[in-house]
Amino acid sequence: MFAALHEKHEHKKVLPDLEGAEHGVVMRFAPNPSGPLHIGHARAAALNDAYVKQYGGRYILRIEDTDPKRVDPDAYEMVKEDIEWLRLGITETVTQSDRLPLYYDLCKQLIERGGAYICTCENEHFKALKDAKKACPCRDQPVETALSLWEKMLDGGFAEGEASVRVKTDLLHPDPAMRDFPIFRILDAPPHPKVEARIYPLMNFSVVADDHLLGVTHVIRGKDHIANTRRQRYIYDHFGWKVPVYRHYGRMGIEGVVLSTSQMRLGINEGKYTGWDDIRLGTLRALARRGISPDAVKNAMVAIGIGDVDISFSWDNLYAENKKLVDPVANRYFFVPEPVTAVVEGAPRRMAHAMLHPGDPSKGNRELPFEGTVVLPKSEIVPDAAMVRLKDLFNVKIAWAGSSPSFSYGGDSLADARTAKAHIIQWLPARQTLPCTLLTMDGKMQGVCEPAVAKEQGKVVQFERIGFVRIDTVSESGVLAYFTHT
RNA sequence: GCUGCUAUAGUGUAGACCGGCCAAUCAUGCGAGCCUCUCACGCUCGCGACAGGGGUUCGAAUCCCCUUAGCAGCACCA
Repeated sequence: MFAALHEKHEHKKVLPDLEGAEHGVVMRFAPNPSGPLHIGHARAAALNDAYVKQYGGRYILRIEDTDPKRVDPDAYEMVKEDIEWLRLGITETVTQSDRLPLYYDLCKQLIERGGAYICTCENEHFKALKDAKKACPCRDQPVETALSLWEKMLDGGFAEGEASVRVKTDLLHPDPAMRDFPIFRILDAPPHPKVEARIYPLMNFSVVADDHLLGVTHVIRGKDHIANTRRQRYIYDHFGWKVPVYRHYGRMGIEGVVLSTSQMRLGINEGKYTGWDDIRLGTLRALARRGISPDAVKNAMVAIGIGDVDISFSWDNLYAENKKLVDPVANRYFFVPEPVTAVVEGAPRRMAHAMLHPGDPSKGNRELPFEGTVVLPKSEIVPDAAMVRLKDLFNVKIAWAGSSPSFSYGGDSLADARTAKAHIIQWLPARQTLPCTLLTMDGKMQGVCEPAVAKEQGKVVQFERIGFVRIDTVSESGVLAYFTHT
């Protein structure tokens, strides 16, 4: 048994080593507060988290809210909740909108070093020059001029779009994206929900500033940032700062759920979705509602790893991870879909003892009294079924008079049921049922479940022969449950 | 178009840097069976891949080239 445990440990997926991480790491998860976190975010969050746990160090949550157009005031709280749900090992949190003065100061320093200039060219004009590998007139401005223009910018001397700060890079760089990219812009509207400002750093600048200021040593992010990494290197070089180690993982295609924040928001506003946790959405709160455990999400993401190849996310693999966690602890209950009432003739009244968990007898039993009338799943009452076995109770013979079945006691012998190839089915005493609606990804199932299910609100249980479900709400009208997986 | 990255079974992943121990790992999936008063769990067996083509080499999944395919970026978004 010890060997078995050891074996299992050996097979535990380990992430590839990170260069220069031997003495600990400082990593960060840097979401944009535009909505709740979804599975895509979970990959970055989990990968960084796993590395910080592996090597030890600090894990910074950095809220990147430097674009007021992409800030949803409610998202700050949602992101925080989602991260708590994921149980990330966050050691500190910073919000970029709190740090504007820091960026302004660093920008001034960059200008003083001759690494940046204030560009007042019209956008189209600059683009044309850039594409032709030519410098714009502003590029040659003396440092003093640049500094005073920067002051003017900060003092409101320019209207939106009239000026921006650009980094001096290499105008001959074969990739036009590298050539003198902008690092600050002016924005009058919309107002930022957290701070009064109109000069905003662009991501490439604030990221470098913060990564340096916070001592970030390793960055794991999607490969959509590869070009940004190259751009950011110019800023590091201007300052003479040490560059972190980067890893870029590939694109992850996720099917079956909606991930686009704007699409989700639109759908919610139109009433198409019930909210951010609508199970058709790919948000973490939707997964939570469906009964997916945060550890399953993290494990699945670590198993996917940091490969730079594009992959397609597998729900099967996530469900498998979740099942490993949930199966050992989920209580078992009967749920009878499309219940059919059956009076069983000639059967003795008795109490059925069904285990709450077959793998853990210490959890005890559910007591289900048989009083003559039961409900059975409609799908099991078919003409070619001459006998069924009510699980933990007894056998029932089915006789057909035309299209109407009648039920009679078929003995207690399990062996008889086996010989007759009778299905062992779930059932409920007719007088002890709780209406239950089971919501699945593609519809709903109506049925009845054991009244004791009401005590499991918020938990994942297994409806025998159906699958794992999360008991969402319990009200006077019954139970609402979400299907997790088989 | 330009710049760059990548290509292992249905899916994910190991092996690739330092060619031979790889007739290719593990997980998941699927199939068969065992176990079982759940169609779950567990166990056993099986299925299934080095994108294609050249080259280097005694020897290539691993190195080089080409082709094909996919992806990312080329924003005053992150």
